[in-house]
Amino acid sequence: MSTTDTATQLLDTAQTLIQTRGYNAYSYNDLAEAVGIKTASVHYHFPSKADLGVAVMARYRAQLAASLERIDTATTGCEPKLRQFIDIYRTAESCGTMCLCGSLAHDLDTLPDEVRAEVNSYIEASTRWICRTIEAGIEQEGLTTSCSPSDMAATLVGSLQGSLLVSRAGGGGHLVDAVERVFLVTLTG
Amino acid sequence: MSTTDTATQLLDTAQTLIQTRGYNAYSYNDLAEAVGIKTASVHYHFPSKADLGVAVMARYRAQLAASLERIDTATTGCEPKLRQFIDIYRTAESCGTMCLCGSLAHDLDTLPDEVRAEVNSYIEASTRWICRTIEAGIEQEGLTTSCSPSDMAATLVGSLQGSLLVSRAGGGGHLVDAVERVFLVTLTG
DNA sequence: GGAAGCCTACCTATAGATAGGTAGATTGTC
DNA sequence: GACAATCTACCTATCTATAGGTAGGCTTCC
Repeated sequence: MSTTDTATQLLDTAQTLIQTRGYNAYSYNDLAEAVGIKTASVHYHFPSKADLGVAVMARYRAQLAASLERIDTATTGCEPKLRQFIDIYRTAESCGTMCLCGSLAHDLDTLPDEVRAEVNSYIEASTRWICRTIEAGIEQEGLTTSCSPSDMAATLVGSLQGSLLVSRAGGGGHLVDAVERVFLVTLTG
Repeated sequence: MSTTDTATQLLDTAQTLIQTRGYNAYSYNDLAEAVGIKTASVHYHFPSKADLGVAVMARYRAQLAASLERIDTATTGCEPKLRQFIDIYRTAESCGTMCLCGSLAHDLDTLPDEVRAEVNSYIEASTRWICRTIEAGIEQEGLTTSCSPSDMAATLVGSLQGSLLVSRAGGGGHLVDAVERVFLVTLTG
């Protein structure tokens, strides 16, 4: 009894399929079957696969921006903020999926240009926010780090993406927790 | 002037293509063109794509086993050993590729069973070795860790895989270095 | 009646895979 | 040493399934 409109259902399904199978292993046919329409009708909503890819990533990126803004307004302090950030990844881990962006990053060389640009923007937005947060921690809380804030940021994003990747392949169940512990130890105040 | 036999050339090409494009985005046609034969001849050497996948992974896994044994015989001490291990990933980073296993882990749900089994074995072999190495460090060198050795192991593998993923997508250039620094800080003796 | 949403019917390109065949080197046997 | 049998490494031609995509027609609802 799906009250959500078809376009949204398609976005949701596409996102799930990309996260679980990757961009090159899902088809308009998969989408059509999942939503209960024909492939031609999928093309009505999203003329090309690239259009759909951009739409999914744009929505995902907007969600990230909203989450980061929420953290910034509701939480103070570097470590608490980073904990909130890391928490975003726990959802994916518990579903056994990749982060949408991590999955697309893997397929980067095969993506349409517009989709690739979205992926780059997402990663940049993530790392820039972390970087700013750590820099603020250094200035305002006297934190010290084992390498530059921008390297720390990229490392955190990478570690989280990687832990999602590895926990799917039998690496264990609570790797995001472990990443959190390992990473925050290196931020000492 | 390729003196290497065709089967090896196919393995090499397949590995590169999987690392750069992913399992579902390379075809027998790509291989055939790269090596200079027809797709039917690729099937002669590797009857199915699954056979080829298994062969590539098996070779890769054997290389890992050899590397780990070399480290164990040539190096003593937990930290030096882990540094050597991490060094394996620098090669991939400098080529801008994923680790073969990391790339296949992403495509896990879409892989033939035999290939998936190889991927799982590789990850298990990696994490088990790291785990053993850290446990030895705790017993023999009195190291302390911020979480269990097995979690530390999975986290290190995840972080390295993730750093390869993210550095390809504009995250920066020396993330493996950063992972090394961040990770080894948490091993204190 | 006109737009939104979906349909049938089709197209082209490519995927992985198979059948059947060939040139040339290797081997076994008298 | 000659000759048949076999093997290796390719080939051409073809198959079936699926990919993404298009044109145009049928409802439904304001």
